Amino acid sequence: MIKPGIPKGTRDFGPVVVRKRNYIFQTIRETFEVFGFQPLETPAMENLSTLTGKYGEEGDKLMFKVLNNGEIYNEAHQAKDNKELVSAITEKALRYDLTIPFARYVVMNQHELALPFKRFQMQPVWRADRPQKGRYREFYQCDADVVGSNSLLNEVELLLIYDTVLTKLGLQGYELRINNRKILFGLAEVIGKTELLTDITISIDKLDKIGADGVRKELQERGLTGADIDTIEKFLAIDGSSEEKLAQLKELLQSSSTALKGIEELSFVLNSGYATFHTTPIIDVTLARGLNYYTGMIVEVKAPATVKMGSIGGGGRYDDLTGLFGLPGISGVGISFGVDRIYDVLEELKLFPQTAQQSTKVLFLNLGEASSRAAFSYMMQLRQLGVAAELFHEPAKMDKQMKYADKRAIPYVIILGESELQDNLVSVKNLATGQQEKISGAELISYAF
RNA sequence: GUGGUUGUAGCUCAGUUGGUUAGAGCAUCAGAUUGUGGUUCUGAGGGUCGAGGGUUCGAAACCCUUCAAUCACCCCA
Repeated sequence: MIKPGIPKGTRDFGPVVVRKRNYIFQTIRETFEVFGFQPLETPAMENLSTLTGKYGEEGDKLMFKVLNNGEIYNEAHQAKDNKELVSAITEKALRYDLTIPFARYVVMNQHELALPFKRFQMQPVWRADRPQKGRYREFYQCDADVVGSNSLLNEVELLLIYDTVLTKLGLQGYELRINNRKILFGLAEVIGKTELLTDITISIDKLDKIGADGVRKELQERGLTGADIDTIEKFLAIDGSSEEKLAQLKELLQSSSTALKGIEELSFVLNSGYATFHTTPIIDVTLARGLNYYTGMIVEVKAPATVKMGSIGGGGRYDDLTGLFGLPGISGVGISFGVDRIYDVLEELKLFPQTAQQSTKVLFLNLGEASSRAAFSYMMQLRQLGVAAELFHEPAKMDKQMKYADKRAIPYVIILGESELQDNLVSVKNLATGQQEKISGAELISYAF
């Protein structure tokens, strides 16, 4: 006998959990749809060449590769090192995110697509990471992206999507943090070390985790001089209202035209006058985000501080994503929801509504042949009206059947016993209130369950 | 990839410097209750103490190995 189990970092979702997850998916999908985005699905596997090199060195390591079928033994033995081995025996990999497959799709279908193309996609992605709290090896992303438009109005709309969805889900106290890669690039430019852009951003991104001293130490290790670090610390010290932050940025980075462009973009997104938010986006100059392809606005959604979950979503603008696949000059901007983390947050804050947890509304008790025949007929009528109903599978003691309804959280039980059958009535019991009433068959059909 | 913590009933966990037959709560099943659940009472079933090896008269406990879970770092949703 083999011991049943599932791979590390993957999960089964039972009925109750699936319902709650669907509630999140539905909320996100509805919002994407009303904002004018169109659905897209891509395969679980992509060609390895499509994915490698797009997520940095770390990303390549965390990619799940799919072993080729057939005779690979000889090929494997010709490989001289690990890298050759991988390319000899694998040519496919599981999807690592939804953005790169989307870019691939856009390039492949560029002639059929009406630009700007707005698509949403809700599918699982896989990462060979070591699992921990809020981190899984298989998890869902819900992405909305616009390609083929440089308008900053897209940024505004995408922020509004975050605002709309999270408000609908009843979440409060989250933060919508935005920044602009051009500003970070400008900082590196002012220091005169654009080649260290990634090192700088990775370090300052950790400010709230390791503190100012920690950042200073790490910057030193990454090859920044004392003068460089002074400039960076001035940058990190930027504080105040959005207007004040923008003014300070302008002052500090005035010698970089790229930075000024980024500041202007950030300013537009915040002050366009097009939108009002439930939760106002805030400028976070330390926000860097991992994926290297971002070039403009970047955004990250931080879960309410009380739940210690970190990021529940993120996104940004990437000017030349499709260029990697031979279609240069097309700009994209997108956002992503991390459904699995949002689930954990809603669960912890007890924000799932009752309606997200209900399945069958009505259970007909099975009290013998005559009872079950009458019940079955009523049940089918209710089902035709869209009321989820079921009949207990076999005659059993009432006690047992009531317990079943209780455990399944079925709100109504219908009793068709001898006396009901005799009077041509049915007894409807509301399990939440304990109240019970006898009504006619016609009344049952129009009953407000 | 690096480091820490934890593995005892379906679940959450007790278990004395190593000492007789390994316990509790919850859950399950049966009964109290032959037309009424969620409360209560009574009873029952359920364990290779993660696995393998070692120390010992004796191991759930101590040592080694291994597997798994979990948390943190790196990185990320």
